[in-house]
Amino acid sequence: MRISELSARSGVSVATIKYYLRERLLPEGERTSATQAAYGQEHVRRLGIIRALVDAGVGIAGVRNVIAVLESPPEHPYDLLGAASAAVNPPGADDDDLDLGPALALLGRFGGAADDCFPAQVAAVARALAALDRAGFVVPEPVLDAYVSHLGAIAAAELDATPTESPEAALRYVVLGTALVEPLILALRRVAEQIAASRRFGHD
Amino acid sequence: MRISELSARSGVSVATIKYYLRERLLPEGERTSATQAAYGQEHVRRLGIIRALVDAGVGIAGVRNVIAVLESPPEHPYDLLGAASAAVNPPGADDDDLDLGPALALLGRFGGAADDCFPAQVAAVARALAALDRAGFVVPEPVLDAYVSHLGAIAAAELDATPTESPEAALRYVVLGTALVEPLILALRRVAEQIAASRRFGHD
DNA sequence: CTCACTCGATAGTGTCACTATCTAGTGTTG
DNA sequence: CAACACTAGATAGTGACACTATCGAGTGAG
Repeated sequence: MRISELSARSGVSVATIKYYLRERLLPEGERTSATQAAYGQEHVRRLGIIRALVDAGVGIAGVRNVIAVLESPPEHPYDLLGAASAAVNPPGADDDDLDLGPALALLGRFGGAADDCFPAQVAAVARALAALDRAGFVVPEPVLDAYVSHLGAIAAAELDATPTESPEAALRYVVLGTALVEPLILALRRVAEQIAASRRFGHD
Repeated sequence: MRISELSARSGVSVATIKYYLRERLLPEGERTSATQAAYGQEHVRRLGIIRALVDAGVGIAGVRNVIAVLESPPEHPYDLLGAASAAVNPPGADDDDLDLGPALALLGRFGGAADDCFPAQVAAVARALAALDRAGFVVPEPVLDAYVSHLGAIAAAELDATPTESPEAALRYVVLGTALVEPLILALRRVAEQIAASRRFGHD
């Protein structure tokens, strides 16, 4: 198909597609002449991924990272999550004066393997805790326990469902899941809170 | 204290504080003369909230909404979550062609009260599902079930810890929790996944 | 032939969260 | 009193980001 049809099918304007081509987020189509190229189904799918990631706030550079991981997967499955997380999660400019203590203490509740975590992920936890602290917000202990246990259970369920036999499927699952599933989780938590509140307080 | 001391204590530059004053995110200090005003501890705390929200990606307009809710709480506790969610969650410009069906089906798993949800929250779920769909990503059924049950449990734990006797404390908890706790939850999920992966696949 | 369409390049747009600068006035210190 | 750092308030500018508009030259289909 030509670029205008790709645009129609994906819902992305021609100008934006050209922009993504320029930024190397989208592979070039197969050239049929000096001023024409043919695009395929993979381009439609790729555009869906790009749009989803950009809409999720990942940013062009982050999308480029995700795509790089998708195109050249790391060898060991253990590196998948790290690569996915690093692709989506920029290192943060001012991590020099970040206190990792509270984060490590919290991660200890997961059961021992806290020091094995990728530093970027520990830093993300530390940043979140620091932001709460700056706002003067204290998360009660039982809530922290609930986070640890239930998020652990969620992670286990996700991992169970990850298609381990096919590396690229697993990769796709993990990388995209990191960026795309998170909004779903947040939205579901908000709804769950609202339903729980309505059960508890009633509504008129 | 004067503005420079407020700046030093909060870690926010004087220029940025003036910007927040202009944008009415920060109340004016008590005037002591034509070119001087005194700021108090509340300003330091407020700056912490603003910084945390902005860093969480809420944006100036969203922060203004949150502050408006904090300053004039809704009457019924049931409205708290809606106000908090609406404050943080902009309605979304292109919700006209949004299919709410899958979202409602998913929310049915929470146990009946799905139609009671605020439309904005249902729309958020629908948007997340649509983004996954556009990227060609299918979340397996058991994972969805895990999301529903465990996020329900998390919501219940959070609600248990909400100080219901004091309305403004509850409000503060819910509003700030919505914006500030979410990064923590996401970071913890990533770590949980990584730990689970390391347990399952080992690492060398 | 014509005309819509394409590529590739370049420059421009709108938004957002600041940031820099200026004027005029003020408290403080020597 | 003089010098000077500091202040409020206003206005304009910055840099990052994700596009978007336009142009010239070439191409395929009717």
